[in-house]
Amino acid sequence: MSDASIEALADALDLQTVRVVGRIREHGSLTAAAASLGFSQPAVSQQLRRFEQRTGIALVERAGRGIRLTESGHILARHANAVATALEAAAGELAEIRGLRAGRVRLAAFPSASATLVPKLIAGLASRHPGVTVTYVEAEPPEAVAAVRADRADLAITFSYPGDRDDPHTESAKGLDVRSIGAEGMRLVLPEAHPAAASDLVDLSALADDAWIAGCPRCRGHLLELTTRAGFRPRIGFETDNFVAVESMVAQGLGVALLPELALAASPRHPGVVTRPTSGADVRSLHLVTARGGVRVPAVAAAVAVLEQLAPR
Amino acid sequence: MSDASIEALADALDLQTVRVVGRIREHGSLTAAAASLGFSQPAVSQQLRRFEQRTGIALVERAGRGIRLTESGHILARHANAVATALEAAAGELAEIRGLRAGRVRLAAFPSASATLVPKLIAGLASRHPGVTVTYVEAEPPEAVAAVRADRADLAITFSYPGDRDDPHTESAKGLDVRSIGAEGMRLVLPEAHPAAASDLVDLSALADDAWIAGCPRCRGHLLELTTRAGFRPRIGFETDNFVAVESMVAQGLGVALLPELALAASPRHPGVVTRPTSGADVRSLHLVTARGGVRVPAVAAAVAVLEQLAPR
DNA sequence: CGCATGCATGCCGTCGCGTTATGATTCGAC
DNA sequence: GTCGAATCATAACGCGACGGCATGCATGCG
Repeated sequence: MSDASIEALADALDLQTVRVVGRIREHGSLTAAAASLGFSQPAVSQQLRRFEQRTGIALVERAGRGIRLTESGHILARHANAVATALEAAAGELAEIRGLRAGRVRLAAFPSASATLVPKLIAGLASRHPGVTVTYVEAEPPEAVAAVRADRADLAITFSYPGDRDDPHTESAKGLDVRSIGAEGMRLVLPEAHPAAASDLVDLSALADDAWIAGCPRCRGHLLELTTRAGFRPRIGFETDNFVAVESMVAQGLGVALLPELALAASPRHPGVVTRPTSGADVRSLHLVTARGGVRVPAVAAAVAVLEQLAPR
Repeated sequence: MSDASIEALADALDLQTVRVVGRIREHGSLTAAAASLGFSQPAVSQQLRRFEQRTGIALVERAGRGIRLTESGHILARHANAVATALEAAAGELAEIRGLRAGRVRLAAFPSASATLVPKLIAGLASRHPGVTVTYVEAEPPEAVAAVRADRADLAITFSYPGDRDDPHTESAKGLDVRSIGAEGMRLVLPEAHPAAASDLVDLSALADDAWIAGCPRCRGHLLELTTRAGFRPRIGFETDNFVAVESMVAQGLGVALLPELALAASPRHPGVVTRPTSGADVRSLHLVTARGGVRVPAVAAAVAVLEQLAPR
């Protein structure tokens, strides 16, 4: 009963009334309080009347030609500070986030972006919005998308290639926002002595008999896709996610490989190794994945903006 | 600029949104939050949309078929507790006052009420509403009214007599609320040996040649009023506010006096003294004076109620 | 005894904020 | 794979809160 009474009262309490009473205590008069709030005098008068009408609690009483707070009025005015303080604290934090003086971006990106896109993003974001913090985890596209879905990340940088069964555009990112930020070319990695290295543009079919060094499962899928289109099935000698290791193997003559530009850009060329574009100008496309509506978070939007500027092509 | 931004945001913050976000954090879903607030689901949905629309701050984002809080949403939810707590504290105190489990009455009353009406009021109020505290100052009617006017008292008990120039009904209590709570008879105080003491009802004119003992200025005014009407001008031998002293003087044969019932009720009769009603059935009336609208304060209203029950006649 | 001050009241237009009904996704289950 | 349940978004609508303006009334002052 007492509880219900308090709850009903708390529901009937509105910020306007609290503010008005606070100002009345400060200024002593209803008219001055109205002016300080930017309202007309009748507005404040009616506000108090409505409050009394629906709660049965009088906050002011006439005193000569002015007014003064009742006991209840004084109590509410005393609490007005606490409410206003709590509210302004919240407003302050929100304003910082909106103004990008604070905020957080949890980023997930595929490994070959770690040494190229990601550092540039973090640096660019830090210079534009020093208050924004970035956390980063390396994750292959499927895991990165899963991280966004599970609210373990705010933004995922992913890639896909034409014909990809796990293309982020389609099924696996359902319910998420995906935007493309360009594409990166695929490069063949050959020993410099390899016959195909003689030409500037290499047709895949020229490498039908070579041994291949494959990367992550999806990269390997891409390779199979392209070679199938070129009319052969590649003989896969080794598999590794480590791009530097791939180059070493190629230099040792253990095989050839197909790597994306970003992966190659992460480190200087290994001696004895050259890269060539494919004759098909094959690319893989880059995407940003967020929760639906995720770009409405200012820090995320800022990161997206930087990335769109950074994107290849 | 940052300040203005925060202030604008604080103005845009409304309790509904804060409550809604708090509930969403508790319940995890918009529908559950709506139910726990007793609202329909679209109401909550629109509340959030309106907030985002006018502030540009998104609080929730879609996640699968449900939603989850954004960074800003989490921040607001975290502050929701502080706001709700401050508000409930205020509501709690107000509820206590409204329910008369707390409250205060600052009482001012004329001296002869101190020994009669006031103790009964305090006792009655204490038994009905133990949480209400009463403070009391003795003050003659003009001072008591001034105390109410200056917000040094919430309630004044005053008296007036017909023809009183300072009658609280009229000029001196302008702008205050006055309500009559009855009247008390005036009693002549005579030595038991006085010839007039032989009859049950005494005509004032029978005392035209006696010496009189006068009380406070207004009591003296009343006496002059009545004797003038009776056709004589009283010879005033002594003046004192002390009612017990008056009786002693009367007993010593120093004169006669006219005292109100309340003053006489405060103490047992002095030996050798008798009281008699006047033939004119003269009375003085009792009043309660509050600030305009003062009875809307629950504790004051309770005191008034007790006093109206206690009033003579 | 006017005049300025301060609050209350009446009237009115707008819009915030609920409602119900309905649509669009998404997830799980058979 | 498809159907059904769950969840949120949107549309259409009504009411009342909440402003403003004009005006009246009481009070205090010169």
